[in-house]
Amino acid sequence: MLRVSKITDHGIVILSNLASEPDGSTQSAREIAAEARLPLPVVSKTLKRLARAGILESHRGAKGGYALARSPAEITLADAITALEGPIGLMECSVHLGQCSHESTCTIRGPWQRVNDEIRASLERITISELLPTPGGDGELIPLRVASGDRRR
Amino acid sequence: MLRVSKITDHGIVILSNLASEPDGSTQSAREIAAEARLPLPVVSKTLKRLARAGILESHRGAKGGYALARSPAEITLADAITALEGPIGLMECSVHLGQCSHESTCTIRGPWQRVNDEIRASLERITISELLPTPGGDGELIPLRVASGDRRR
DNA sequence: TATTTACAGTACCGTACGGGTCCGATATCC
DNA sequence: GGATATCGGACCCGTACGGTACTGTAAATA
Repeated sequence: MLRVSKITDHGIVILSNLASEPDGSTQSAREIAAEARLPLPVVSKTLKRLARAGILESHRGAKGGYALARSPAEITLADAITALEGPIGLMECSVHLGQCSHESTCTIRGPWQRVNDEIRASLERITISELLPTPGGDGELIPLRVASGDRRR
Repeated sequence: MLRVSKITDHGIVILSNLASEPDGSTQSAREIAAEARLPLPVVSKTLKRLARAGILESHRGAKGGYALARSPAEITLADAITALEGPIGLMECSVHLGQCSHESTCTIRGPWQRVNDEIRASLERITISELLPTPGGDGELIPLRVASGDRRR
């Protein structure tokens, strides 16, 4: 169903929460998990990936934690998705060339690439700052999907 | 990585192959599998889903098989994806409302919905007829992903 | 009407990813 | 410098999906 993975929406929620904190403030994984109302291990894993990708800055030791590495307006949904689930590509050949033995005669790849580019553009157009509640509002951000009962269709 | 499922790219390849046949011609699952160079069981399952969704017409018994239910120009990528993997929705709440207990205070859903709509529009814009090889050309369509060695990252 | 062909549905199995735990590394504070 | 807090990485487990096999049903032909 062309869905982003769960870790991605967790990540988006976390980024939004961090973005609503005062500039440059650092929060521990525990605090972030509490705010997002998600299990600590899940949040922890998500934070690690975001830090590895350079979207978050991590500080170890006591009083350590995570903070946004740059302004929310400079973090796009595409950045977050790429960090959390790898390069955006609808099909294998959109990302890794040479996997398909018939690329030379394949007539599908071109049109797919077009779709892929449009999707990436859509995701690059939206930044974390656009996900924030209205300044002064107290709307807290909660994961979009429930943890269980993930029935489909 | 925001990827369509394997069954979807199989399906797209199959639809393209069928579309390059003379209008209304019927092919058996076995023939279709041979042309796409895919295992028969996989092709069979894919064909069943496409038929259930009304994209293909099926005919049972001897001389039976599958044929496009309408012109290739009237079958979009969105149709195929929806038939094969369910409604297009990047997140659970894009498809099923009421799954998330905090929808009322969620500020993320709006922007996500926008992205979702743009992606759907991209997928609705491209039809199977645009995937065909140039008329008279002999480029045969082969699945875009290899069956094995599906390594990632 | 018997036989053959081919689709329809159900059930099964293996793998890969999401989710979780544990231990090591590192920075702060006393 | 020792104790504590926190991140980083490796490993483990359960579930869900892709892939497969089997049985049932319908149509064509002789």
